[in-house]
Amino acid sequence: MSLKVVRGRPRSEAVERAIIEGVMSLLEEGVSLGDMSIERIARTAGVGKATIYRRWKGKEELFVEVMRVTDEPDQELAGESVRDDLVVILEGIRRRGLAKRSSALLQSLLAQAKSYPQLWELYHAEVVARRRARVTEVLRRAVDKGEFRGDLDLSLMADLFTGPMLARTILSHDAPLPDGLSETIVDTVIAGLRV
Amino acid sequence: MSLKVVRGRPRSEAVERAIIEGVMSLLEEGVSLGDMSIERIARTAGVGKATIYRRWKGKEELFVEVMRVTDEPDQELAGESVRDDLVVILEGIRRRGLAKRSSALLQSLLAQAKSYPQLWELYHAEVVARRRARVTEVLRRAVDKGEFRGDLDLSLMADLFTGPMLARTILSHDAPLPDGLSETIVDTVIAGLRV
Amino acid sequence: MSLKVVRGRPRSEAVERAIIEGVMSLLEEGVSLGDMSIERIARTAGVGKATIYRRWKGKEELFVEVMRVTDEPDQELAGESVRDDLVVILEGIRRRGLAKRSSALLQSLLAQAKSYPQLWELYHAEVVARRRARVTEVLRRAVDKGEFRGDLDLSLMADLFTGPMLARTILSHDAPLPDGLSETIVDTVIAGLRV
Amino acid sequence: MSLKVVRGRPRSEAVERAIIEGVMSLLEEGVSLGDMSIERIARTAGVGKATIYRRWKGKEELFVEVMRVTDEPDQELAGESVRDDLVVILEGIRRRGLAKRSSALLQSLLAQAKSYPQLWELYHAEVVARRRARVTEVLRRAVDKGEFRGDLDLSLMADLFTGPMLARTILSHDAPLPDGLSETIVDTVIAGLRV
DNA sequence: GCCTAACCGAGACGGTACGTCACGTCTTTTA
DNA sequence: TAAAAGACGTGACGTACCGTCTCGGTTAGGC
Repeated sequence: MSLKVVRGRPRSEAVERAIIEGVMSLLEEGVSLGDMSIERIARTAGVGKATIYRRWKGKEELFVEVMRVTDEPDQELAGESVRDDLVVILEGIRRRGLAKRSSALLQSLLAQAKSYPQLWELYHAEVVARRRARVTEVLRRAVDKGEFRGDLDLSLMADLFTGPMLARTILSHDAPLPDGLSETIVDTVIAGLRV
Repeated sequence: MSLKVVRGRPRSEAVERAIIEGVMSLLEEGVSLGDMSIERIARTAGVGKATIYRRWKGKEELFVEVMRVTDEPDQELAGESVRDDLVVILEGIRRRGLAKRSSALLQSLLAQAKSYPQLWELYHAEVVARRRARVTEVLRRAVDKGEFRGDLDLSLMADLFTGPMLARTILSHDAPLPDGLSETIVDTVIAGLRV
Repeated sequence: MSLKVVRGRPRSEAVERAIIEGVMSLLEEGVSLGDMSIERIARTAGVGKATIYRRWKGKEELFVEVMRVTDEPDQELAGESVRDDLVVILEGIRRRGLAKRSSALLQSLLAQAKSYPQLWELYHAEVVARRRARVTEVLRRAVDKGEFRGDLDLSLMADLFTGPMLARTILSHDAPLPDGLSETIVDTVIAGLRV
Repeated sequence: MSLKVVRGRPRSEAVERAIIEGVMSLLEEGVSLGDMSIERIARTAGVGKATIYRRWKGKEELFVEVMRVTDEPDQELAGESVRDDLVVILEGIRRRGLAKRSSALLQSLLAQAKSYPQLWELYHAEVVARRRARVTEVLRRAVDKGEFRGDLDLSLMADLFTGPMLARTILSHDAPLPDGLSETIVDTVIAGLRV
């Protein structure tokens, strides 16, 4: 049934891990994404350049992989209260921004990715799309139940919630996002959307 | 008493213009910011590399200058209606994103800047800050007049308006932002902020 | 009783031929020895690299093998006239240089080998030694019969004949070696050696 | 009068020397021409790769330059005796082969060049041509004076003298060329050419 | 009407990295 | 055990830019 037969020596998973961990350890040393050349990553991982290029087209693709590996999964939604679900989603964004997790790694990766381009886009093509789908789903429920106005584009409504949080995440280098932020945003915007 | 006298040959303004126009013409040829090396810019402008470095520290700084030169000024606010002022500001953001202006130049510069590194930051350090100040000023008026709730952080309130627009500007590559967008956002958020 | 049994899969002669013919066909396509990598030969022959390395230590050895296979055998010497035998031997050198044979293969192989490294040495370690032995044998006869002076080193005398022909073969890229060349050389040098 | 104006920073002669001396010192360390990469030469000379490529197209050209620099000039010919002039020329070839000079450098360079191809050709395109011209000139005198037969091609006659010496120089890795060699060759061949 | 300092173009310079290629070895499946 | 396939660490290829540094040659004041 399976046609694509594996031929030749298979790619080593150990090598794959070594590369990704090489990027991580450089990140932990404080090396910026811009200063991180393929050559240096290969040197750090004890790996040939070609071995990296065999797997990824370039730096960006590799970084996306690292983010994917490092990223925490979306949180489960309770599904009972629209308001609470939205807060959970926004908290997810905020947490990603803060990188509250033990390792300082994701923190620096995200911190740099936002002022680093294509990467940010490539990564968010996934994350943003997934998030938008989640928000949209919640909003659809609210509209269907008659809680929210039905005359607005769902995707725009989604941005009314996530946009402010993203703006703060991306544009503010300094201030840590305060704790009640998600609730405040959700409650305020909901007030404007309520029927 | 002792005046710092300018000695030696003064810097040529013509050269300065030539460099900036060199960048612009490369931009118009569709050269991406990433592919635009100092070396190439110098070649295009018929200028020595050192002449560029004498004026700017590197590519980024030069690009910021080009944006500054190219950018249109903020629009005057009427100051009568809070709602109308906010719409004007949001339209400004949208227009910048769309780069509706005649020249295709700003369009491509902005289009790429957002998928480009520190430039985006550097530039927005100015634009974002200026914009936030403008929005904050308008909001303060509304709060003072008792139109809006006074219990919220002004800066957060500002992001409630600009965040959605920014999210759409930055994250959506494809869809052109529709015409009534600013009004919809402003009206909806205002509804949630109204006392 | 106990027979030394060959264990495992025996080496395929077909594979051996495929490799050598791979080299030849690349040669016919005009690929230079320098541009002919083991990797490419393996690809052309439809063979794994290891299969080549199992048989030869490297490119050079393989090329020597190809030359050996391709080379024409030394011509039989009549043994009657010293002069005629020398002419036959020189003609052999000239023919090798010209590669007058039907196939264009040896031509290009030889043409390049001379402007190629160790191969030339390795190959000539055989060919040159064999040739020198042949010439020396003929000369010894002449000396013994009293036809030639006996005070010279036989190996030097050999070079008096073959040297000029080699010089022309190796150093002249352009001029085709004329037909009467061997006779002229032999007759002239003999005149100097005659008792 | 001089039209070609020097523009830009001129190439440093010091750098040029450093590169050539880098090659020489590697040679003295016993590094073979084949193992001598541009990268390594640049490292040794403390120079960027581009600086080498700016001056020479590749390894071969660089090596030719090194040979040229290292090579000793042709010896003056007395012009009185044809026999003596020929001996002087042949001695020149022999000396080059032996590299009798103090430094072991030319020795190893020549030793390797002969089993190294294009280089040998490139270099000898000059040396051989120059030498052939010198020999031919001497021979022409002999023919004109009626000392030598006039029915032979001058270039062939030249090879009758230089060919044997070259053959011994190139093909014998081992034996040092004996002292009286040039005289023996010249006297023997002259005997065959005498009218 | 010089003097002199800074500017200008050109391009050399030591580096670093690019992405590709081949080296010779190794590891896998299949025969 | 051989064979085809292809991954692996290594290291060189030749090119492009980096940011700095000379060059010869302008171009302004200040003297």
